[in-house]
Amino acid sequence: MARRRVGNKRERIIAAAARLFGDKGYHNTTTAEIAETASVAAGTIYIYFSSKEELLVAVFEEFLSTHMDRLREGVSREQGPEAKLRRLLKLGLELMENNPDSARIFLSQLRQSTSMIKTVAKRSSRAYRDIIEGILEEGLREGLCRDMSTAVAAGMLFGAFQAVVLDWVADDCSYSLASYADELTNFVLDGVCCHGELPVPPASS
Amino acid sequence: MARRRVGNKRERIIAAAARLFGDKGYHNTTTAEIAETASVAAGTIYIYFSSKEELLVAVFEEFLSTHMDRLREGVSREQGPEAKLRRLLKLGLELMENNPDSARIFLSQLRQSTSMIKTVAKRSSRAYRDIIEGILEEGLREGLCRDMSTAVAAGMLFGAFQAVVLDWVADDCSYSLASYADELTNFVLDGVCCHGELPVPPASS
Amino acid sequence: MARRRVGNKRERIIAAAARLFGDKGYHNTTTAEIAETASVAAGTIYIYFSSKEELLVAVFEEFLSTHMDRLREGVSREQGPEAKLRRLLKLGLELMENNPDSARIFLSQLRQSTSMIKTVAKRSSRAYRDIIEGILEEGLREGLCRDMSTAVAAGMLFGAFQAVVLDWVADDCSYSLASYADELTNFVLDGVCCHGELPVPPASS
Amino acid sequence: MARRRVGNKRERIIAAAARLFGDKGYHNTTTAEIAETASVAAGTIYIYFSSKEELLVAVFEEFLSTHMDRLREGVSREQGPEAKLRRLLKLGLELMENNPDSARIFLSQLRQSTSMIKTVAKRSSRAYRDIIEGILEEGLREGLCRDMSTAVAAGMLFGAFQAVVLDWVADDCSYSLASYADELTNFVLDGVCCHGELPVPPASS
DNA sequence: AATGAATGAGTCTTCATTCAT
DNA sequence: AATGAATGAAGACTCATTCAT
Repeated sequence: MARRRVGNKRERIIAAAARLFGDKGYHNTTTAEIAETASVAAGTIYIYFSSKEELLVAVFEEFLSTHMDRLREGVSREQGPEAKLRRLLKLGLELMENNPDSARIFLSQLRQSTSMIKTVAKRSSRAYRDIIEGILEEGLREGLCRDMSTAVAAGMLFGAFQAVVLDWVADDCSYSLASYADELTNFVLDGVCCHGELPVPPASS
Repeated sequence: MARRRVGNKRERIIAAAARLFGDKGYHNTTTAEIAETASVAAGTIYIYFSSKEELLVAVFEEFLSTHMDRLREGVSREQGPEAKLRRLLKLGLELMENNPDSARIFLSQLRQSTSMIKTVAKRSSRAYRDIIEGILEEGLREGLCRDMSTAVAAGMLFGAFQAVVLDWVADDCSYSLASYADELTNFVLDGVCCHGELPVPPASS
Repeated sequence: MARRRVGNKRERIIAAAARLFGDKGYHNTTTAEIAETASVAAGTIYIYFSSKEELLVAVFEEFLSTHMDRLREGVSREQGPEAKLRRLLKLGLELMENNPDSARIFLSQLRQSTSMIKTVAKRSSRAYRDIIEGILEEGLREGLCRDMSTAVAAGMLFGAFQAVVLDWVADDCSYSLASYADELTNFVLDGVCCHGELPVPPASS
Repeated sequence: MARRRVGNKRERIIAAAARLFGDKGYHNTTTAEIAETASVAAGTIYIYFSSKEELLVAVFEEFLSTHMDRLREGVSREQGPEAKLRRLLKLGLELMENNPDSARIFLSQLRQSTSMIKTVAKRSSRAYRDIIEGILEEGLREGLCRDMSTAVAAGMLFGAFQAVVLDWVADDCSYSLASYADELTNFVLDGVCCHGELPVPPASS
């Protein structure tokens, strides 16, 4: 009863493109397929997006904005840098697990061209890393982190995060990604914390 | 004096493809361009490679095998897990810095399609990670590493490594990548070492 | 104060189409552009015209009818074939100069397809030539013209007229077209008059 | 036995395009049709021409160069400006009659866009008019022509020529164009000659 | 082995036209 | 009458791949 109603066409197109780009890759997806999957005419895509590439960007921005909002909100509810980092990684993995197509786009499609790496991919990675950096700086101020460049550390931490997700994608998303949250957290906590003072991670779920 | 003669055509094609794939991306490079850059006829490519995609794979295998040989050799010359890890990361960054095109292919072009992620990208990442894992296991045996899944840790460590390289690529390779070796090493050493026993990293160059 | 209100939509569409067709050519003008220029909705065009091509015809008919009325009126005010011809050419060039877009349509857009040449272009050229022919026949009756086919002569005279206008268009309408009136008149008068009796053209402005 | 042999593909494409452009107009002809008519693959067109528009230009240049060579040669064989002009017009009409498609392209397709009018159409018209102007200047030197701007006169003369051809095209090329040669010649001779000295045109065929 | 002209399937994109509101 | 979102057929152009020489 809902379907095919109102001006949800833009959303339908984005959803269809997300599914197909994630599944088959940007270049192996035709605009005709996207239109069909979205149940719109081929030309309709071009009412909402000026080109196929702009659609890819839109697909990702869509994912990123809701994704980031949730991450920030989740993090802000925690007290202290460690709990925040723990929450961030857990939440990040959960969001990826619930949006495998977006995850795939995030990890590969956005790197099609050098120009895209320099713009969209860079921006999205920056969003993620800004959150991380904020936490690390807090840890630094509180004496919980060892002395380091928070920017570089955030980058590497984010790299570890991506590696976990890419492995999962390369394995057909066949296992539960969230179960790696603890392992990931421990790894990165150890990589950034002051030793000795390192708080024993509570055996959280 | 040698160039352009003899049957080095296969190598010339691979070199041309490496440069172009790295520069403009796999999909934005035509076989005609590759042929021209390699100074061979368009059809000649198909004498040595059955398809454009197979050429991409070959380009990468070429890079990977020489790359890995050097890494293994460099690592084997070091004594003890920490020194080995330190050497591995330093050498890895150096190799990337000297082959920016291959680095780009490594980080993005190999992820064009899910199938490629599952085969080539996975295999190449495995090669890297096997080396890392070997080192971590040695550290575990010697009691230098904390208890952990060496496989997962190797993956995350490799992720951090990739993040550093991707940042560099996204910044037009405009700075010296190797200068990040120490920062990276410290990060990953802390992430895998037993605390307290953590050897102070010598202020190596 | 009137603009944009009432049912002058048809006129607005014709005016917009005239400007755009003349400027960019029929095929390079989209109905969407016409609608926007005319400040009407895309669909509104099809309330007044059944197709884009019919709109082109309408644009031209509009121009032609007012154009021809003025020509006929101007000519009728003159006495004698020579004065009439002189007036016709002068007035014709003036009208073209004041409607460069229509001039362009007249000279090129109407010749898009053979069918259009056979219908609209032919009809418009006939209108012009009928006036000329009438004058020539008058000259013939009065013994001022040499013996000839007035139809053919009218056609050629009209051709010379078009050539002058086309040159002007090809030169970006960068000079005053009307200044060529005398030269044109002399040429065609000489081409149709009896020699010897040829009245010396007064050095009219 | 000849067909489909050697590298006559470029010529076949030009011939096919000439026929189709002349027949249905540039915009109503698809590259697929051209390819089929020329018995080549769709992509082959783009080996020889970088775009459909460049093909149109090539079609016309082809026509123009052979056309002009013949005109010049024919004219140069005649003695005296009047005989030359007579020959030029007669030959010009004959060439048009034998290449009705090129004639159509000449008169209409080349005027599709303002830019084309300014480049190709202008150039082709210049070629024709240069020949005419040369003759008129000779007549001027010999005192056979009345005082006038040879450039403008040549333009108008050429306009009269075009008008005759356009009429013929608008009438489906249903009559013999060459039969109008005398009428045209008389018209233009009268338009440019000194009166009194005007040589009586021999009742040539 | 090598060439490079030729192929033709495949794709993005445009745009005249329609129609539910 | 008017709107403008939606349609979908159509078309120029690309390019991986083949094959006769």
